Amino acid sequence: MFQNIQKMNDIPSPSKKRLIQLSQLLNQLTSKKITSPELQKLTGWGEATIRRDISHLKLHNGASNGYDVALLKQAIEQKLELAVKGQNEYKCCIVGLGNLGGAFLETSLFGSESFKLAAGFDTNQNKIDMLRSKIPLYPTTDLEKVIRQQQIEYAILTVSDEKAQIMAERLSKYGIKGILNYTNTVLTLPPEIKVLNASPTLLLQNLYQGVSLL
Amino acid sequence: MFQNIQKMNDIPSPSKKRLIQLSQLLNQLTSKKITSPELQKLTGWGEATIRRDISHLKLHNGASNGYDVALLKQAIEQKLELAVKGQNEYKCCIVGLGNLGGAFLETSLFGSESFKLAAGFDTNQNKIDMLRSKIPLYPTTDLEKVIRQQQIEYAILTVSDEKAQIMAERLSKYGIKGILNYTNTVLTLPPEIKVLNASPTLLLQNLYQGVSLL
DNA sequence: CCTTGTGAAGTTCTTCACAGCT
DNA sequence: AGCTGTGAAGAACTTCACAAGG
Repeated sequence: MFQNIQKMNDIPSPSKKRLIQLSQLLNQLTSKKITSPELQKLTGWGEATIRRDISHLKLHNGASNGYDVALLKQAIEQKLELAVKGQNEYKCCIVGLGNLGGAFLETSLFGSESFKLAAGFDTNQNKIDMLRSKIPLYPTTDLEKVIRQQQIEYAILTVSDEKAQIMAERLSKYGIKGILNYTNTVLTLPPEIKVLNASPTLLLQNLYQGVSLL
Repeated sequence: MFQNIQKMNDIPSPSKKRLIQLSQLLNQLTSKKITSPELQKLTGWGEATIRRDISHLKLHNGASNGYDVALLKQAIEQKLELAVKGQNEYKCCIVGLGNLGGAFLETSLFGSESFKLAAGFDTNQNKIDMLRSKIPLYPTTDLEKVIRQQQIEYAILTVSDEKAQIMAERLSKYGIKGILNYTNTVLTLPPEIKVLNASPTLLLQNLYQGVSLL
């Protein structure tokens, strides 16, 4: 009974996933208005599904001749608490500065908004000295200190498979809320820590199975 | 009526996603047997869900005192057509050898099985000459020729956001079946081409929302 | 006992179909 | 005419609960 009241404001996970992608898609649009049949063409999702997703935003600005692109994008960002320039910038860090971790230091990879790279870590001091980066780099011994001081909430894990579990445990102890796991190790952590496994192999296997992942 | 016969052998998408991760998890196990309550502890999934997932494999080897780890892993790989060493090695290529694409050339990133990196492409001949890689690298002008000759089925797209759509269209014309899209561009392609969006921003946003993505 | 495997119930998500608006 | 938004139906997935096995 009361859980229903809670749920009334809650957007179902599948809808969230689509809305996140929709928000990205809207950036690419040049027209001012867009309709659900047009979005169906662009995304492949059913038009009824798209309308249902958008209806969760309680926008009611869609009138009856399509959605206003700018308004729609804004509504998604607000409802999902995705960053609205400057606001809601969640701090994250990269743990492990090998080839992959080093590549992620390229901030251009991150769409301008939402997440801000605040630090990079590696056990190897040589790597830290060699990498020239706009983002401050620290030895792993400073992990706890930097995370707590800077209030970093999310971590991108790009260490070796062998070190993954132990580093993940440290991160979760230091107050990290979520880990984007690029290693091939399946992490076992307390349930309050969000984990998203994103190793290339896993993603390719999901791609092969044709599951939408998102 | 006939679609039901089809479905009887078909595993639901959510089960597939979990089975793929389960297969990875099984590699990390040292014990010979494992039970569904134990798997629940390791994964956080409900034990009934785990049993239902596994039941789709029609193994019936689980007896009543847990699953045989090796047998279970083998059954998943066979049923999902994940690579069984040597067999079922799906060829893939990397398109765009910037920082990220370059990092993926590190074959160690790819779990030994399933997918084989067969080629890398970049428009910039200098990059091709500079990168030392075990994987053969080609200029983008050779894209069609190499994909067709080598029968490459999957592509990892790591070009700039601006070039993403046009390269994806070329890839789909040349017979690629699926694209792992690391760019921030939402691709619009014929429905028979599988696409999995995996840009860091998108993954972080999904992580933040606590949606399992996989 | 503690297991697995599975009908059946329960829940969540998608799709249909149409009233209402422009 | 073509659109949105939404009850209601339908499909898909998860969880319960228990029979059967070691």
